[in-house]
Amino acid sequence: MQNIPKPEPLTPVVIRTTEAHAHIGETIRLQGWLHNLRRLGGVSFIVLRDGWGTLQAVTENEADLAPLLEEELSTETVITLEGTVASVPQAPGGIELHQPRMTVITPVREPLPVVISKREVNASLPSLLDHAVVVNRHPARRAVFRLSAGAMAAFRAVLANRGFTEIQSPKIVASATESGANVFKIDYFGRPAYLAQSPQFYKQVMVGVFQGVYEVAPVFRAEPHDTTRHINEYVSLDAEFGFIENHFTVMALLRDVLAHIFATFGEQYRAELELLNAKLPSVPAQIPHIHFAEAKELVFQLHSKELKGADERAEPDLSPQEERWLGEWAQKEHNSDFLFVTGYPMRKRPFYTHADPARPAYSNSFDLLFRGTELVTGGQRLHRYADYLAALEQAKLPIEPFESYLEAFRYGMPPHGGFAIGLERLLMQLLGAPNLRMTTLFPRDLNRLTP
RNA sequence: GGAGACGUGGUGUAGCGGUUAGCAUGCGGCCCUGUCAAGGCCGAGGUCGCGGGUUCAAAUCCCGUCGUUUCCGCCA
Repeated sequence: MQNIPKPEPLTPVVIRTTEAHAHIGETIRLQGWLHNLRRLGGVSFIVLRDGWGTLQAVTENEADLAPLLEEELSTETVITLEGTVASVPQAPGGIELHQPRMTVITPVREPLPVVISKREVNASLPSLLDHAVVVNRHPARRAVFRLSAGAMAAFRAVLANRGFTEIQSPKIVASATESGANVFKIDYFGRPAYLAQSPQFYKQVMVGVFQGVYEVAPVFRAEPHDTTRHINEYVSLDAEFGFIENHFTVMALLRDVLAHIFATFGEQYRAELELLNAKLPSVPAQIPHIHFAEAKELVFQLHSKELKGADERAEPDLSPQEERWLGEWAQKEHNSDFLFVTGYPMRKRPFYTHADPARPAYSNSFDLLFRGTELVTGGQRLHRYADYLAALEQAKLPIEPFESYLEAFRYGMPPHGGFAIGLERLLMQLLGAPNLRMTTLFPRDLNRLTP
């Protein structure tokens, strides 16, 4: 048998910047982007950023920078760095790379449109969004979207753990009529179709299959609204489940879901929260709740002088200002970042909403305010076939477009309900962002279709 | 859909009738052995969104237009 030559020592193993601390004294390889280069004359600092963090390499030998200097390469050049991990007190994070050997993978020769090597991104919202494909590389920007990923993962985990099943319902749908929200019309092989404004009908139907379901997916709203907290495509964290007593059963589940999401942030996303200077809310074991009618009265008592019209109390909805006031009140009165507003008037809710048996003008539904902004809508739905027929008639809606939806109720559905959390709103309120677009990866709004 | 505000080098801004259009950051050069939003000196980079008007003179005042943004409405 032939002698197999002993293999050359393997090149240093590629590790992440965030794992380098476990390799002190070893020679490692990093792959990433040139985040920053600081030349102080006799000593130079190379900051490499990879998908997880940054790590500093240091050299007193100008020749180590040759791959960059010879071609006048700029930041964001993609590089490999090999070197020895050293524990050095004055280095950021206490570790740095010594005797760095650099190779260039993809050279960059142009200055960036928006500087991302500083601690803060100094850009207006439009340029931030125009150049999102590179600005999202900034550690603070990507921390937002790492938290976003964390929220989705935690949402899935807590519901899966309770026996819920994940579904993906179609986003191309035939019927346009669910609530008042406008829908985007599309051409489906010559037939009209629409982008789904919510998974509402499908998640209800799937309660008949799995009892408890959840979905993480985009929803589309063709509303021409122009505010800091609305966009036309957003991620909805939906849940729906059967055999509930009423909307309070749903609210209890929602409370646990949110508690788990924020607990996960606290356990696994400390670095991101710190970078973004975010303060986690504590989720009370019992989130305070107030009935819509009482909330209206309360706002009137507290702020009647500031109300614009005399008929504010009669409005069947809460204005953004009223929601902010209620948020302040919840903070002051209950020391809570959250407040449930229950029992919205039936006429403001979609046809599948279950009425309050004791007060039929009001619904078994709720909104959850988080720091004064609506974060979640939910409630109990109708579950009897006859009730649906009556509700559609009341709403002056035709039966035909809803036939397959109604089929589920014809053949037995339990009392059920659910909720939908706006993912970007969750992040916006958690981080105190002034605009929802700051917590949306690539926002779609009235005048933004790219990137 | 309604109301308001803002468009000045790549980016963020000051200037608001006569300025060589200022500052910061980025970029280029030089100096600097522990930076970490590095620092110091020098330099390049702007027909002040566009069109019209007022004026001896417009980045600055007026009108229009395009773009952006904030609040409200609708919606979540």
